[in-house]
Amino acid sequence: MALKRNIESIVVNGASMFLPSVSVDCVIFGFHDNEMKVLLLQMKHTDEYGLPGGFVLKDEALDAAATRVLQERTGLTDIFLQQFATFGEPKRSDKKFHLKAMKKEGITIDKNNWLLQRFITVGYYALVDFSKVIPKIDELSIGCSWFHLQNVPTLMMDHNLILNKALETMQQQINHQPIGYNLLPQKFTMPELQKLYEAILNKKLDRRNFQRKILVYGILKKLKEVKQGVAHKAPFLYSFDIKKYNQALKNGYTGGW
Amino acid sequence: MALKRNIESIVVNGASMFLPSVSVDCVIFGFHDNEMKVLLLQMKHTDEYGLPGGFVLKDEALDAAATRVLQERTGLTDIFLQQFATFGEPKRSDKKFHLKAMKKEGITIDKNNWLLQRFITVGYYALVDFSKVIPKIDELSIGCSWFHLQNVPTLMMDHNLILNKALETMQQQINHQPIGYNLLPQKFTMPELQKLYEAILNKKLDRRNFQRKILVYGILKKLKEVKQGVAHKAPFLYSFDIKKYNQALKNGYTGGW
DNA sequence: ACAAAAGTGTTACTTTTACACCCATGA
DNA sequence: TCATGGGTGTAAAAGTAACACTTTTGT
Repeated sequence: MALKRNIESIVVNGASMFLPSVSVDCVIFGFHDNEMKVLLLQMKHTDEYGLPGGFVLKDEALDAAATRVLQERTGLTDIFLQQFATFGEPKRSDKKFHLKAMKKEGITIDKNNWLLQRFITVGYYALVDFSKVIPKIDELSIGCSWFHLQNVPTLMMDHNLILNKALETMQQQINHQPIGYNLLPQKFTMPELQKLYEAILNKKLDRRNFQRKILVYGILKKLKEVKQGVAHKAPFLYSFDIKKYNQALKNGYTGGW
Repeated sequence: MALKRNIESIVVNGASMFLPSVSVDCVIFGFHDNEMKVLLLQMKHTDEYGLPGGFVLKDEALDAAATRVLQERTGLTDIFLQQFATFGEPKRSDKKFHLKAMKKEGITIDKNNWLLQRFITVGYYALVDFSKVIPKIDELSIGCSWFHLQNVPTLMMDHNLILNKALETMQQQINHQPIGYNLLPQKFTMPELQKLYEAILNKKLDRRNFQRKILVYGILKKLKEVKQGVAHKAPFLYSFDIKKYNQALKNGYTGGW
């Protein structure tokens, strides 16, 4: 039972490997079928759903830990990752979950084991290219798959809260920063980009006004090609002007005082 | 030496009192003399300056820990506090500081003492009524006083980074949320409020446009009094319509998509 | 009487919203 | 040929920016 040994090793050696009390959780967003999706794990033993998360190595930056979690669950490196909040209610920790899980694994765990201590968690959200993701379960889960945002089940612990906060943050940031480079294929159409915005904001936008506004930002390059093999009139393809895109990412769009 | 014993007790008992690896730091803003000020500590032994901070009790929420730190340094309860970011570079921890300080205190500290471990810190910013604050030093500092924002010295560890991030966050939020209730006396004049905005944003605003815009938010009540004992024409006094103010705090002003 | 700060309104400009017709394509 | 979705412009409305004169008060 390699898996069991793996878990056992974490339970036993975790205290010496990881920064105590701290975890990271990742809200991984993807875009597919004109819908925003989020990547969730289904837990072994309890069957609850939850966000992909992990612990922080003793000498690892928080951002690096989140990047690692992301890499492990999606196979992707080099994605857009943003810290958005830290959750630290004492009651948010769920000792019962680990106790139950370990019992079912047949692993004895001491009451004072590091895993059963209180944890605070640093929330990150990630924007990834749905089509490039190969979801992978971790040791404690039996499923890792995409859920439509409107269709997210009840999650373990405070993960619904974390997910909602991530979504709110992204909805805010969309007003100050470009978005989409990490969510869309390299070439995309204006209607696709609009659908992305609509999915994130969960509301309809006017086609003409959307196009005008987004073009003014100056982050798009209109290509000379049109999308092939579509029904109806073929829409033009665009790509991001990555230089200006990154500039806008850094400086924001402004507005306000 | 009551003080030494106090510190010693923290060094010795901290591991059982506090959540390991986690601290909070508070960027405490006040407004005085038409300037934004920030409350800084000067450290004993090293003379470095730093942000007021503290550790999180084993069963204490992060927010509660920040509130406690604030209360201890300013005497104030019930202030505006906002979490803005969490800092977790491994190299941000400064073992030397504690080692040096404890040595000078004449306290022996073990290399594995909890204080010398790596810490991540959760940043909060607070907006307080300058005139109501009675700065109090803590066990490890010899000074606690206000600094003009344009005049902040080099701070210990990554505290300059934390301070700048707090300021940036506040400058962003001022566009979406009302501000001032916690920074101004109950009754204030329009020019005073404008000076506050100018101090936060670090730029001049047009008097007439400022007044119009802020009035449209509907969070101000114009009083029938004018400010007494001032040179020149007496300005009207205003106060916040606290109900609408809090509503705006919750819902934000919108703008954007 | 004058210097210094506060009160107040209008106009031009920019941004946002609402809205409709023609075009290309696959079925 | 028609149903569907994509391309495009304009006019009204709202919001923002620029700007100057009058009032009050203390000295």
